[in-house]
Amino acid sequence: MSTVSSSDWVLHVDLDQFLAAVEIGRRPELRGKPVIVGGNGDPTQRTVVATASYEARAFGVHSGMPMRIAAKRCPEAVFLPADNAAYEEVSEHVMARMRTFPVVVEVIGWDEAFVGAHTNDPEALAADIQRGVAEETGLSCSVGIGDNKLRAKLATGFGKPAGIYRLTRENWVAVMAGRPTDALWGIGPKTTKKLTEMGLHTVADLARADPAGLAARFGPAMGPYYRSLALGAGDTNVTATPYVAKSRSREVTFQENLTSHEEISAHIVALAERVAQDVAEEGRPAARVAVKVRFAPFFTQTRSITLPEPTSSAADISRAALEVLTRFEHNRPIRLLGVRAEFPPQ
DNA sequence: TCTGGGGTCCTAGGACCC
DNA sequence: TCTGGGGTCCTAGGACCC
Repeated sequence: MSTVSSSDWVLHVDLDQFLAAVEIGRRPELRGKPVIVGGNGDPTQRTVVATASYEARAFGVHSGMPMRIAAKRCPEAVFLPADNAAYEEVSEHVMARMRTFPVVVEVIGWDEAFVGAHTNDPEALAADIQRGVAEETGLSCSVGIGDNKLRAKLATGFGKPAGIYRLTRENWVAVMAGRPTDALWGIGPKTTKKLTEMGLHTVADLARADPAGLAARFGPAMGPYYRSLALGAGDTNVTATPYVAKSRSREVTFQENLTSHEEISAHIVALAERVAQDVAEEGRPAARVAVKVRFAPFFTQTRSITLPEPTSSAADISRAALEVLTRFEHNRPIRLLGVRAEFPPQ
């Protein structure tokens, strides 16, 4: 089997309420209850919801919501700390099971993959994958079937939970034309607002828009790209080629803001050393070091430097991070610090 | 209501070089 | 004096996604 497939079909497989489902899988007494996973499990912490079970979603709780708000909306929920090692292990089992089918699997997250397949019956394949994943892990997943990645990805949303949905050029207009532009994968709240200001509200509006006008507003690449999304255009290549990181980073939000220079420097060094460890494990030296500072109340800046030469040395990366740190104006309490190392292009 | 952590890609201005 | 054009690198920020 080839590792790249320009396939008849692109499937998008997405595990339902993944983190919550893993927790329920090992604590069956949680089944049917509102479960909220995120942070260290303390709902008063400065953090956000990673995954809410469908029962918790019924209270208006969703991923990315500040944990304190989630706790207000659903105080009776079971709050659990994120156990990344456990999710990674389950994810690997899911992906391995999918690779037992005659398909190409492109992993795009813990709980998501594109599957490229040559088949006359994509619905049957989708159902086989759902069955295989359930047998392997006890988890349910939804499967989108498309003629490219964009349509497959969007189709999954219409199949959730535990369903199968097909979205292709045949039904694209019927299904998508009247929906708001933020239904598209790659158009978020900011772009939606700008499009609305241009009088473009729906996918159909965007599909009919003038590419030159969009380029003037959003740039030469993004403007025309948004229109192509509205037309349903997307990549058809599914690849099993292993992911190669372009950068590695570590960051931390403090439960109480930092003001002391000694503490700030010490955290930067600790973060830089963790990043250096990640860089060393990649086996490639870093070419650039960036520092991120989020000041109170919520104002973020980044500064970065190109290293004299690529390095994996913790001492070099720490020194560079401390040097970059001096380029911030330190006049406000700090709620987050981060250090990122970038690998050279190619 | 008060906002994680880990990533990717695009934009745009200025520096610098030929 | 008043002002080329193109290309690449560096840097900061914006937006989005999982």
